[in-house]
Amino acid sequence: MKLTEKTIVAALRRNGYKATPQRRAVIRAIANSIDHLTPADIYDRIHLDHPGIGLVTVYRTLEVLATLNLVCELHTGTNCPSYTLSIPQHHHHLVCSDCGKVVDFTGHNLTELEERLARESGFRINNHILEFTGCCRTCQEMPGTASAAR
Amino acid sequence: MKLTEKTIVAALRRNGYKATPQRRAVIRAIANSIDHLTPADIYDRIHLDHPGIGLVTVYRTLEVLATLNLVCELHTGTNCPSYTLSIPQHHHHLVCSDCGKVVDFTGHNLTELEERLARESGFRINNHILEFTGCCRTCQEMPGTASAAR
DNA sequence: ACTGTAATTGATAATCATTTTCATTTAGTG
DNA sequence: CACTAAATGAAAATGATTATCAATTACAGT
Repeated sequence: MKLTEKTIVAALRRNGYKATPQRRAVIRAIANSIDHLTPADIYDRIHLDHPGIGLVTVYRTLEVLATLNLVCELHTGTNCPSYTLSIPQHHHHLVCSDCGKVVDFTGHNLTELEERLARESGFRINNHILEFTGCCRTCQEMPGTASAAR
Repeated sequence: MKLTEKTIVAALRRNGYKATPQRRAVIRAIANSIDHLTPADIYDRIHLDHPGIGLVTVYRTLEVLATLNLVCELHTGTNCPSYTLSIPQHHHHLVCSDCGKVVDFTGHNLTELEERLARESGFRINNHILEFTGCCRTCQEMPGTASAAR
């Protein structure tokens, strides 16, 4: 399924959340960006068109979207997470710890593992994180950086 | 390989880091705990025996240990990461988002995927995170919580 | 064992991210 | 159109992490 603003708004309503203009703006900001955005990134982009929307609202909206698994959260080495919509399909991440570049990848299915774990542990599993960290080609060729020194 | 204080100290030296009493204390605190510890947790435990060691030093030590892949970092839903030694072998995590309980699991090998990704992306990959989040059996049976309400 | 030096530390303050509080506003039901 | 619970904005509080810098210390080399 493709997650458009419309789909997401429907998902909010279905779960008893209101579709406010503020939430729509946050959703649109994420949907229109190729990159993963931090809360502050989203705030900055929204703020141009909607000076009234505060950073707090961005945080609150992201919390709701994350609860409904509508956004995918990226835990880079940096000190705050960033977000994209869970589109066009479930994907995982490869992050350069030098420059922060993020490459999405698909094709690794964790369903079977998830089922095994649920069976063995008794957990009801509802999400997962799979991220590889390393050094991208560009940074490898750049001398003098922390990771090139290894 | 089993990571004892001795092994870790050797790894530090081998990489040009000094084995200070402060660092040893941090290592021992992590090694002696079954649980994953946050920087503040570690600080608290150390502080009893070594009142002189500051939280800042804990952060700095963890940074070094993480760089050398001697500790494994856990990104729970909470607002700060926690750490264990990378022993007895590489493992992954299953986290209850209600009570924070962490279950380690092994037996899922990502080497093949890692190699494929390295080949396709040009990254030199040096680490990864694999975490499942959900609701543990105890919390599922507890009525009135956020996740039981679903 | 002694010395020199670069690495490390501790204290403090600064910064950055996130959460709380609460009075006001508003989406969406009926 | 009115009502009500949910959502918002502003400001302050909290919590985590990082920067700065002078003082200390591990350890390599004598």
